[in-house]
Amino acid sequence: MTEKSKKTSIYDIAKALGISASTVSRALQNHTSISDSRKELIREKAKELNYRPNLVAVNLKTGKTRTIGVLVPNINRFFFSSVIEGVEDEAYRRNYDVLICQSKDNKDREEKILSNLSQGKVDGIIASVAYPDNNLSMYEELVDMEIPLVFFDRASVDAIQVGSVRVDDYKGGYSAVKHLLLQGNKKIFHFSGPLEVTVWRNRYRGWRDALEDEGIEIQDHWVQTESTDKESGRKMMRAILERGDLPDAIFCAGDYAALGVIQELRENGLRVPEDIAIVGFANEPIDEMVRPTISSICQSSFRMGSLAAKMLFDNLETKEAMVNITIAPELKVRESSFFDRRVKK
Amino acid sequence: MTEKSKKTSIYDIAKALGISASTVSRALQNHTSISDSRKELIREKAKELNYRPNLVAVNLKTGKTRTIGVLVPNINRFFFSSVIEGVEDEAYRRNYDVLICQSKDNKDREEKILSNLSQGKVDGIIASVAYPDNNLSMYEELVDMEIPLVFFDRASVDAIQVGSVRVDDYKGGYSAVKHLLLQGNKKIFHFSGPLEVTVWRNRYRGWRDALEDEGIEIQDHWVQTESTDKESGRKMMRAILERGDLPDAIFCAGDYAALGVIQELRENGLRVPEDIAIVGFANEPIDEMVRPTISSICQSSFRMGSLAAKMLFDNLETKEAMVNITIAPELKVRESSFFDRRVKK
DNA sequence: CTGTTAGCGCGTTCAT
DNA sequence: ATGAACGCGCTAACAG
Repeated sequence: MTEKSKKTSIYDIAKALGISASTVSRALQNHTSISDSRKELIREKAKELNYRPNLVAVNLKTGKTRTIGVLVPNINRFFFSSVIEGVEDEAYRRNYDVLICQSKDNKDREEKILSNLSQGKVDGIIASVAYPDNNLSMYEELVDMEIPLVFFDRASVDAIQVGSVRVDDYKGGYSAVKHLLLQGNKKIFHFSGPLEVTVWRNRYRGWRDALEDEGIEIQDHWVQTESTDKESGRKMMRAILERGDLPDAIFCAGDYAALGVIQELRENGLRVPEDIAIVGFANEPIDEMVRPTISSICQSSFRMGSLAAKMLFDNLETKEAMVNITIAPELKVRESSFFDRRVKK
Repeated sequence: MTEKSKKTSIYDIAKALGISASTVSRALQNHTSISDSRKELIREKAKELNYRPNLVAVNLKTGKTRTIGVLVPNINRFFFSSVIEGVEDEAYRRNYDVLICQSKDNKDREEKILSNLSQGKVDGIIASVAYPDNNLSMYEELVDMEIPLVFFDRASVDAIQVGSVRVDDYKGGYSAVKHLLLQGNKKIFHFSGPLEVTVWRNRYRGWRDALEDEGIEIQDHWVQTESTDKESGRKMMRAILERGDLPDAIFCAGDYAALGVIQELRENGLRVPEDIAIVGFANEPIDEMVRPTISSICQSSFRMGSLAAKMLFDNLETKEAMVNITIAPELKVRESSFFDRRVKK
């Protein structure tokens, strides 16, 4: 019996039943035009022969893959994996598959990936642009090819006509600083990444405007834009410590950087938030563990993912228009984390 | 010019050049049998018409998709996203795409996903089995269908002939406890998840044997197997606190659970590790932030991912045999984290 | 209700 | 070196 048979196709089961392949195809798709008795017969035979539809053939025929591509800088970072979780959840619900790619914030790699993604394996793409995000020409090509595209988090969308889901970074920065001001802080520094990058620039503007609205004069060294990883956080803090001009508080545009800052401060005998308050743009887990004073949190990254996915799927299926969604950042305030409690003992 | 043209195919560029499609196909594949002049001509025309190969058609023709499926319980957990990062890196290097799926530790969902994955969209699968992992029949079907399969982390592999990459959980448990014993702890509890699950069972055995080798008599309530999420950690610790019989140390089989345990202890005025030492199977970030006394760490989860991917790709491309790799867990010892330092002030 | 036919876009003999 | 023809597995007219 084991005739070295490759794979059973609808043709095989048609032959076995002495009927045509199209009848089999229709039966398996539950067409109304097939009698129930035959449907049953065909399904049984299909099971017997252990038939598995070949989705690649279906894709080729229909021109749809029911697959979307997701491009992120790095899967491993909590923010992105949360977004992907949201995307995958929505995709699973609607019977789509998710192809995943990492740009590693490398423009060459990003380009190769986008080129690959434009070769028909996906129906649409959800992407967070690699840094620096000021040149979107590769994405414009996708738009020209009429591949539906949704940005999330990164990339200014003003220049390109696609969907997007983003946090209101300006507002986040502004309200974080406002909060610090209300607590009596005046000298509020800003740690961030390169200001060419849209998100950093917007958070920077929020910070700046909040201070200026208060009539506080900003000095150059108040702004450090090394990067937003933890090591950079330490570095930026170290630079300030060496300079000797300490702030009342710091608005830290990246969550991992905030960790580095805290660590550096503590190793130098400074307490957070007693000596220097920190506010960061934080994601949940870090937030929960070492939450500084408060965090203006990127409204559930999971939700960003499902929003982006919904938009893309709706566009794919009902040609619903792409839109630009801005999520207001939620300001979470915690007077102390369980770690802070230990200090007070 | 914008003739509402769908997509340019090799046929279009053949027609434009007055040659046959097969020549175009060969030229684009850089066949030696095509003169360089023609190749150049064809490539130019291809670029001019903005030709993009249709990978779906290639897949159908060749029977290979150059795509692998990765099934994990949840993308969002650091351990898994790290593994996926490793997989994706290796895949990118070798020009494969990665399809990603989450079982959410739900057997129904897992089954649907595996069924979907067996319909020709992927050449092979890397999976971490959903809990409980004691029934692998769905995976056996994949093996029957000759879809290459590699397990990582979860699932006992004794029963099924596939590749695997796993941490030596028994050894990890044993050496963690050994370490605690050397520090003078005797009464060492064990917090974990259901012992039907392979990894928990193995860590449990390591813990048990280490204690028995020392002649220490284990009591039932020393073992709590609620689950390994943070909330369960708190719950298990609370149960012990209510009972009033406190341990010298706890070997906590899950990293998130360890966090909950620490939190619960601290809220009850107990210090870690001064009053009760904790050892956990931890991943890096948690590790770094609240590392208890020591952690027996799952040797780079990133590396697990690339190992699994390499094995799969080698099998796919050169029919290299699948093997079972066991990684020895690395015992990282840290006397104190930067948070502990604050206590000592 | 069902069978026949024709592609989807490409790679690949088999001729030339 | 190149072209004609076939088929991967399936769906979708078009006929009956």
